[in-house]
Amino acid sequence: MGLDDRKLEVLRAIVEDYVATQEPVGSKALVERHALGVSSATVRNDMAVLEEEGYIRQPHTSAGRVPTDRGYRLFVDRLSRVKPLSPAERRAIERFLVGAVDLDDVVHRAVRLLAQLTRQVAVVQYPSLTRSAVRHLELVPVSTTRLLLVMITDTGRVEQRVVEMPGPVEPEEITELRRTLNATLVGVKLVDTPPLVQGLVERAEPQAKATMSTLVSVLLETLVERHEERLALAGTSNLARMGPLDLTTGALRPILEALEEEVILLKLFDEVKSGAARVRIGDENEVVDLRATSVVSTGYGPGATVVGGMGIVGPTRMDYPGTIATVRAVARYVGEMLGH
Amino acid sequence: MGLDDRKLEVLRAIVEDYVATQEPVGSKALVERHALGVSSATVRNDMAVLEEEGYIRQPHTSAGRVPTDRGYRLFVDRLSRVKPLSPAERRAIERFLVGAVDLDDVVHRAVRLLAQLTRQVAVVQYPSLTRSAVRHLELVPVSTTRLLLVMITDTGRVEQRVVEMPGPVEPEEITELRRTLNATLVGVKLVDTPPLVQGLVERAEPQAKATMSTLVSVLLETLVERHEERLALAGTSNLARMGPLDLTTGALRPILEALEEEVILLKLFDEVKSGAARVRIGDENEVVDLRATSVVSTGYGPGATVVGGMGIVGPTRMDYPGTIATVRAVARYVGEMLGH
DNA sequence: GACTGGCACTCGCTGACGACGAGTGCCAGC
DNA sequence: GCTGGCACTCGTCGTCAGCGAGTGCCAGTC
Repeated sequence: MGLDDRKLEVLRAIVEDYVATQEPVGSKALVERHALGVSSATVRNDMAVLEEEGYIRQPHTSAGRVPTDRGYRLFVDRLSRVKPLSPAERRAIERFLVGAVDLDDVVHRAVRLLAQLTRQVAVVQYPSLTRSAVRHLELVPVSTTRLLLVMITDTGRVEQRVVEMPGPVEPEEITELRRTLNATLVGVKLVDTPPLVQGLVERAEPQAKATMSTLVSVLLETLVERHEERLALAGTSNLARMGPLDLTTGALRPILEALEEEVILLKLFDEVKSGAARVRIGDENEVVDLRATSVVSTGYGPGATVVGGMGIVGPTRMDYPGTIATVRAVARYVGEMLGH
Repeated sequence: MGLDDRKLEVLRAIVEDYVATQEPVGSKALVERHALGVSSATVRNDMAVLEEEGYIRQPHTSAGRVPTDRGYRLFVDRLSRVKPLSPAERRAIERFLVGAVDLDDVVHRAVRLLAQLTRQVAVVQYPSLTRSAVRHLELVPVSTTRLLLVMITDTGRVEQRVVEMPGPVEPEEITELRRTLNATLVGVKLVDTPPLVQGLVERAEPQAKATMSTLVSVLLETLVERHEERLALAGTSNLARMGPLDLTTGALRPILEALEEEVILLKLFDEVKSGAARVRIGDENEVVDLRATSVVSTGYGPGATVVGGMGIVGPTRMDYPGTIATVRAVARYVGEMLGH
């Protein structure tokens, strides 16, 4: 595939114009708006090649060209430079995130900020349980046979579960349980807890074995099995801007549906193990319902560790350089905030 | 306004047909589908009157009639009988709600259930803080000068805040603070706490006054000022069904936007003080962006007390009897669950 | 007086048709 | 290898006529 520099330049011009105008772009308009130094006829020849290679296509015979998913991919990989954020944007991010009172607030602010800046649908995953450590465990009696188990992690997240005990539990017993649990688990990463927790039952006093074992099974559930993560979502209304084109086709439904399925959204962050931004364009998405969209995602966390993912979902026709820069910047700031 | 029985019957038929078909209904179709016992000409005369009174209108001259907001209001108030839920629906509700592990889960399940059954957008308010009582307060040291304050309410809700202390705090001091706080506040309704909390500072030992006062100010914030309530939302994708009519006009945007504003949604539950369902049709909504929709809302809670609201937002063209019945039923079941 | 059948009229919808124009592909020439 | 030119395609837009659902009104009937 002989794509010389000019052809690439033509592709870039097409992507940029199409993103800006949302209309198929023709050869004449291209040479007018960009200093390509050649005539429209030449551009047409280049376009024919680009189309043959699958980077652009015509919605109808004899109408302008539109980038394909493959075209966007090439654009993102080789043709776009990272667009640095304007100072105003940086300030906006800082001002918006500073003043968050707790973890919930940070996540909420981050997701709204992201939606606002990119004008797309934003998704932020709460700091993952499995990647953080236990800060404190608390047991609160609710009734004689019921305890409320509260776990606080070092990312500030709080999980609670009601535990139905096999029999009445004495206050001193609770104190003792609390002491043991905290002594064993505080400071331990959640991923590393299961073996320790198992050991608790074995080492328990005979008469406390039943109690401890009940507690432990719930604890395990909370710690590990229930890594059903939480998500925050914002900017859904931006979908309505996705272009009346797609809107009339009713293609909006499946996207909205996908956005409601937490399980689906979590998949977007499955592989974000680093702070590098990942871009999935159209067909590249594993989630079928999101094949009409592009997803820009990245991991975030204090320092170099990643405790969660965040990103945006938008039309394939999006301003990739700007969006990527924004997602990265917000992720970096949120990461800093988590490091207190 | 002389609306005799038959005219009311005609109105009901129009509402029912329009809701079912989503198309303006004409006089001929009406007499065919409903046993009105009169000719289409008579129905036309009745329609003319109904239109004059503002209950129905014609989208265009010489097209069928469509109910107005006023027409729906009359229908809801006087013409619709409550539609009892089918046993299948009852079972679905029970099965779906049973098995919820904690408060978060109950709310989540409830909102999804509601969205699914009504096929509209569902909103559930988390049990209000102000209307519940303190079950337990916990202080966890985070660093030498920072404490994590965790409050657990009797509805199972957990609130936490990091408190920046004026100086280092000793472990014994924390134990003492914890004891005092719990002794004073456990079992007290949140609304009644402020005076008690104030008293805490006054009665504190002189050397602990600074510490206590810092704690108290945060406590007050958490208890009262911050009654920014939380919400759960589901079924947004159902909006896409609101009819391609409204969809093409782009009227979807403002609705999606309104649904993203928690402040706006909370207004929907401002006045739900009882378990009775409230219906706001079109223009009756105070929220301007929701004037194109109808809102069915109700309060819920254990027994007769109301700790929160839930409801749905949908097109004015909705199945009111069915929707009202569903909302009420779900609210009742959730209320029961909260009573453990 | 209330209802009905009949009829003329309105008006949105659909499809056909032609003019227009943006955009293309191709070719001969520089 | 690039360019100007030209024929061609095809989607869009406006016009226009035909269709049909639905109405309002009126004279007639019970």
